[in-house]
Amino acid sequence: MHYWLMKSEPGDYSVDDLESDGVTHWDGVRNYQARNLMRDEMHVGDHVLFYHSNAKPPSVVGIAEVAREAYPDHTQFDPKDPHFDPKSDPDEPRWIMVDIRFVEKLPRPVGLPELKTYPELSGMVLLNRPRLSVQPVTEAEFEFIVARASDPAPE
DNA sequence: GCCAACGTTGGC
DNA sequence: GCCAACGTTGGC
Repeated sequence: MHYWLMKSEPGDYSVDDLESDGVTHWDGVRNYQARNLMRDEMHVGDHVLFYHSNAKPPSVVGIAEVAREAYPDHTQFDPKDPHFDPKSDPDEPRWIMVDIRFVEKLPRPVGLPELKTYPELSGMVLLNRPRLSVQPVTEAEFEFIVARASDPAPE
């Protein structure tokens, strides 16, 4: 069992969108490191923290789970799609995606400024490695954040 | 809207 | 294979 954090801009695709869709394919990842993590490490049933980037404040807002393991991301072959990749060979697709299933919204969003205040999270990839849209979290980090979401919001 | 971090591209 | 130019992410 692995744990993950996946970023999405809420204007693009929010946790509410995921809730109404139930399951969605996580297309558009065009970063090799993120791709390799999804392709090699992500398994059905893995738990995912759903994170709103470019929000005020950026926040962990929900929980999802991996519903399907890596398969080709069809948007790479669509010239009209913003994620079109003319160099990707259909016989050997360069980019893959996974399916994510909605589990729950957190009782309250846990914002980035708050996350930074917890020594327990000082090693989080989120706080140390900018610009990685799919990233691993430890089980302890996952459980800690979910527990904080049941606490009252700090001042 | 700005810009720092950093990944990718392509000329050489 | 180096590295400058360029593009993107994402916090602020």
